[in-house]
Amino acid sequence: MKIGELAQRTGVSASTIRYYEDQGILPKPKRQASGYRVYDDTSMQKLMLIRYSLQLGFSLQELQQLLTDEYDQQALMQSIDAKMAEMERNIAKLRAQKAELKKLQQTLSQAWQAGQCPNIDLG
Amino acid sequence: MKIGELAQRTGVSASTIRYYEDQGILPKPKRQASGYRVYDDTSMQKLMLIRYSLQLGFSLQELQQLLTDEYDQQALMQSIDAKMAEMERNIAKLRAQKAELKKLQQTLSQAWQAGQCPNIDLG
DNA sequence: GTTGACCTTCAAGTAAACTTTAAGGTTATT
DNA sequence: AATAACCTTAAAGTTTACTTGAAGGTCAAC
Repeated sequence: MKIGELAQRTGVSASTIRYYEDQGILPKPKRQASGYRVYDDTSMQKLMLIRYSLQLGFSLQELQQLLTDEYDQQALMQSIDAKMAEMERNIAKLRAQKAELKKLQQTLSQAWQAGQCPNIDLG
Repeated sequence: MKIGELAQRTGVSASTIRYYEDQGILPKPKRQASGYRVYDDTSMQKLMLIRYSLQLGFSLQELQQLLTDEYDQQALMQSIDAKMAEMERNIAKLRAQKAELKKLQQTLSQAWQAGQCPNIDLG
């Protein structure tokens, strides 16, 4: 199939597919005599694995490393562990921010009820 | 005080302070005859409020809107609610991703123990 | 009176993951 | 043979929050 069909079947735009190829994340496909890229089902599976991994929270750079370094079971498990730990940190940060916001909201609310206009004016 | 001192006292670099000014987030300060920016304690408080808000998860763009629109209690409360809801969505997403990763890890682990080499090869 | 530290503006660079544009070649259909 | 739909490359634009660089002005000290 040509790039347009692969794009349509995967929901990944043709320019994004070319971009992945440029970045060395999707292997270079064969070409027709005309120069058109030709993909098969394996290409499609690889592309879908890339998208799945992105969805799981890996960056293209991380994928590139996982793909270029020869990695073994252990290395892969460690990468996944590291990613999960990173997510946990992000979750903790978001929770803390949200708690701070809640506090701020309550502080403001009380101040307003007390008729004060707390100093949050930047103008 | 001049920009360097403000920078040092707040831990915000001089170029970042100028950037906030360019973006219309920090008001334009007075100038010396020489053209040097002159700040006072109020400027410093405003700068620190900006950094606090960024830390709470607001973007510069959001701050700009909160600063330029005349906002009232209700509008501010709604902005905070919206931000908290956004954070909640992000937390949920991270949790889901993490759970997916855990599942993947277990699947891989089992496959390996069964002597299979699951197809996660992109090369 | 010059050295060094500090200030000015404007423009461009950075990271991430793409998208858009420009200019042009190919293929299928009419 | 012309038109549309599709493909090619290379380069530049997008977003966010800055940082860096270039070229030059100012100020305090020696």
